[in-house]
Amino acid sequence: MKSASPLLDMDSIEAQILNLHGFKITQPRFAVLSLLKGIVHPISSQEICDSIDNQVANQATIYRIIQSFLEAGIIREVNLRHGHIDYELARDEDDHHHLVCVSCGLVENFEECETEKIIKRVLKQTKKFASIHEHAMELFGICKACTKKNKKTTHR
Amino acid sequence: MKSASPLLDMDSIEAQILNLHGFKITQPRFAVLSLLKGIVHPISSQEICDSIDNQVANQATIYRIIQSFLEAGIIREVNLRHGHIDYELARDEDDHHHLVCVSCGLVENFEECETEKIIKRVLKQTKKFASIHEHAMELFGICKACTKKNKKTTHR
DNA sequence: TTGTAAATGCGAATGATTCGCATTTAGAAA
DNA sequence: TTTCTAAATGCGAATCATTCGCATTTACAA
Repeated sequence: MKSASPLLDMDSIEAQILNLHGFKITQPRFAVLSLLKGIVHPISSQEICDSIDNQVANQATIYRIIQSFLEAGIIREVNLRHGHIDYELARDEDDHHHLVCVSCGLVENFEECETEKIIKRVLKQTKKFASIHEHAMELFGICKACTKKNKKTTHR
Repeated sequence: MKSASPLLDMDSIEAQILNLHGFKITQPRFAVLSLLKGIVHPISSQEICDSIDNQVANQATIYRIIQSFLEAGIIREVNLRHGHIDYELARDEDDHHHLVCVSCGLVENFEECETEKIIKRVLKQTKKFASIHEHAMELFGICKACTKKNKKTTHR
């Protein structure tokens, strides 16, 4: 599914984010942000390329944008153990993590606050680190659908 | 640093792991396991290739081995936000996680048990998942060395 | 409206990863 | 020990994602 060329609404979230980080508001950047704003789970750079029409943004440009967004902290890398890196918007107001089915790849989000305690303790113990600003947490298991499926197939 | 061709000691940890998973004991597999056994922090597939002499294992073979070890659960993917996927031995007896400096890439391990509580709570809440067997946790911050370095350079 | 640094598009280059197939080999069976 | 065979490997070519260089376009400050 290719996203249609978005009109560059200067009051949109996308434009606000770009302004905030000192980026010029261009169609390619707008398209990448718009796409990431709409997804529920992280996606790969290839999925980003496939989802954005070449008329809207060239692939090389998309890769450059991903790189610069990463450095600016607008997006972050996520590891769902799918064999590649996925990306998601780094909304700093939320503290969500991922629950991944190692059998079918299903992803579910969950909220988590407990980690504050862990971070404090780790900071107390470490001799090399001064501060911690971000954390990632992924849980890997089997979803109910796959559990049911495997029961039928266990007699191999 | 290329690892010397290891003699295939049938009583070694490497051989035990291979036997356990029904893999034939070959020099390439032995070399990959031996390398991963010796590292403190996760490394990329390219680092694995660079560290193993071509006489000991061909690159294509190394990639095939990484793939099969992943599927067997002998190794796991780790995301240190270095732009690529790293790998480490999946010793199931340990529960270690990674503390990463986003400025210089320094990695430190830390032990963690608190997560059991979190997992129980998440399992209670989820409607889609039946079980959780593994978890990953990475903390991202700034190491003391970089903090000191940045203080000197902040006046740009 | 204009000027300019920044951003983009394009095509080529690169480099990691995969594939097909011929050859070798680990380990089971005789 | 020797034999046999599926499994594993090596090699070179092919593929595919990602990057690069450079000419052109464009956002936006003045």
